[in-house]
Amino acid sequence: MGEPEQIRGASVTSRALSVLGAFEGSSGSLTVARIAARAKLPLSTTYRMVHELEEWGGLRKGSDGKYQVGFRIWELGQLAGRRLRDRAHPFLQDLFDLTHENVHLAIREGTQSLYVDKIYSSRKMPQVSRIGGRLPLHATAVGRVLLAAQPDWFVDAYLQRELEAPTPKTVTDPRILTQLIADVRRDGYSVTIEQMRMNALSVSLPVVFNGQTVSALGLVFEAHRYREVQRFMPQLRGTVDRIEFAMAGRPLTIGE
Amino acid sequence: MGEPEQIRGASVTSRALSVLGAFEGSSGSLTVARIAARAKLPLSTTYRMVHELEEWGGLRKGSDGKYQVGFRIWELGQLAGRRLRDRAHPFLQDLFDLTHENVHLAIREGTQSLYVDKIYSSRKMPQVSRIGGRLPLHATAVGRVLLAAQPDWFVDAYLQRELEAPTPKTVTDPRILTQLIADVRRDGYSVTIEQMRMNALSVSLPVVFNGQTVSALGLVFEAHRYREVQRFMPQLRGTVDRIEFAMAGRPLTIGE
DNA sequence: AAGCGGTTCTCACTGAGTGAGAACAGTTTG
DNA sequence: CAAACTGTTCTCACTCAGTGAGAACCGCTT
Repeated sequence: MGEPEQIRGASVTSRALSVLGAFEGSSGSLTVARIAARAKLPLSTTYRMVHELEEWGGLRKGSDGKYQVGFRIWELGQLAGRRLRDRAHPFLQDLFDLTHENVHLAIREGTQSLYVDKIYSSRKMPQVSRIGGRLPLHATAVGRVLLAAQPDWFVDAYLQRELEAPTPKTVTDPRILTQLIADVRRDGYSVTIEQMRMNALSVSLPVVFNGQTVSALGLVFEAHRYREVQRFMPQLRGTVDRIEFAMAGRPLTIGE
Repeated sequence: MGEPEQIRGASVTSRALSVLGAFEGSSGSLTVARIAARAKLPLSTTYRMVHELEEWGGLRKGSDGKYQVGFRIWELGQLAGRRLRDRAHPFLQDLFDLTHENVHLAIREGTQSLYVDKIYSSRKMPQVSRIGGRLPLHATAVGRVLLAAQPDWFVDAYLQRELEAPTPKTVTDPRILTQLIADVRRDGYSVTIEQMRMNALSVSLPVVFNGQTVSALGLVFEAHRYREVQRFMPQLRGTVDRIEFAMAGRPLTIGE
């Protein structure tokens, strides 16, 4: 006779994780009440969870009383995918030194590309991607490279969904995209123009490890400079080679 | 009559967090058994926790069957202290462009400095600090700047503890360090030579926001180039000014 | 074939987690 | 200045989710 319209999977752990999940997407600080609303948990439960997480260092209470993600989570996060990030980073920086264009490194997570590293300085074009941010696979060069590395059934399934069009020029027609993906597979690189943001162009190459595309290296600059793509190709190629070589080397990590 | 020699604070949440905590310090991958040992939890409990965390995306099962921290934690971590990192980063990159020396940004967490950002390329000296890594406050320039920003009672308490000496030249005498901290407060910057690693020198300035030292900007290069410190000072100063100005600006974050 | 280190799963028991609700605090409103 | 909000903190009796010993299982090494 009650209304058990609550959430199903209600393990304690999942509740605690929901509290953390409440911060995803919502940049910055949240009040306990807002966390409760987002996590779809009762207020008192949320309150308890939040405190336990705070004590551990997973959340931090700001001066305004709102909560933020704490540095312990950040530190822990640094351990994720460390091999790729540590090995690749110095070469991304070298590439930036050479080109002074925005450099990206992204992996595929589900149906999105996740930007795991990025080099940029202050005098640059407005940013769409963010370290730790996600973008759709069909509308960026890195995304297309990552998509092209997936088996056909995955690509087809992806293209069958409703595809967002961040700019008027974004290609969303599955037939055309299928062809473009085939081109990427043939050429070994991808170039997209004004697919994610007007006046932006991106080039990308796959980083291959053990025969698998593990990530995509990308460069972004102004669309009107499209002639320069060729100029950058050897440098991109060289950077990928270095990263691949570094990845193959013995693990740096000692102990455990 | 039993032996309740188990761990005290045994809330479910704390157990789940212990599982995550097991990865701290232990770089890379762990088996379930090892996680259990590190977290001091029974095997079956650990097993359950690990699976729940895996399902959520907090842990990831590697091809070797071992577990690693997952990208969801990493993404979440990107939200921690984002304001400082986002605002400061472009200027750190500018500083690196100018100097091509290792650039650091650190905050204080407890009795250690936590490196929240770092710019370096492939042709550089061996690294001691790591993004997400911690170092003691008394043995680096950034550390001393952060320590100098604390009230006397904190400094005294810190210096009273047993201080590690990573190199033979590391100063650990509380009396001398007290004087050095006083110097930092007077001068507004800190220079340390071979305190953390032989042949390494570091310079650091505080980044002040709302009258509080929120972090320390640092430059590291070879000890024998100590004459160049003066050369870099204006550039460091300028970078700090820019960061402070950017921090003061309106929040970029929209919504929630 | 016996031993080892690891994983996966079951199940009866029980204490840790639950969440409605009350008290409290700060701020906006007429 | 009282009333209405919005949010936080805390209590407590009930009960259901979490527990962990232990067994089965797996894939190696010797």
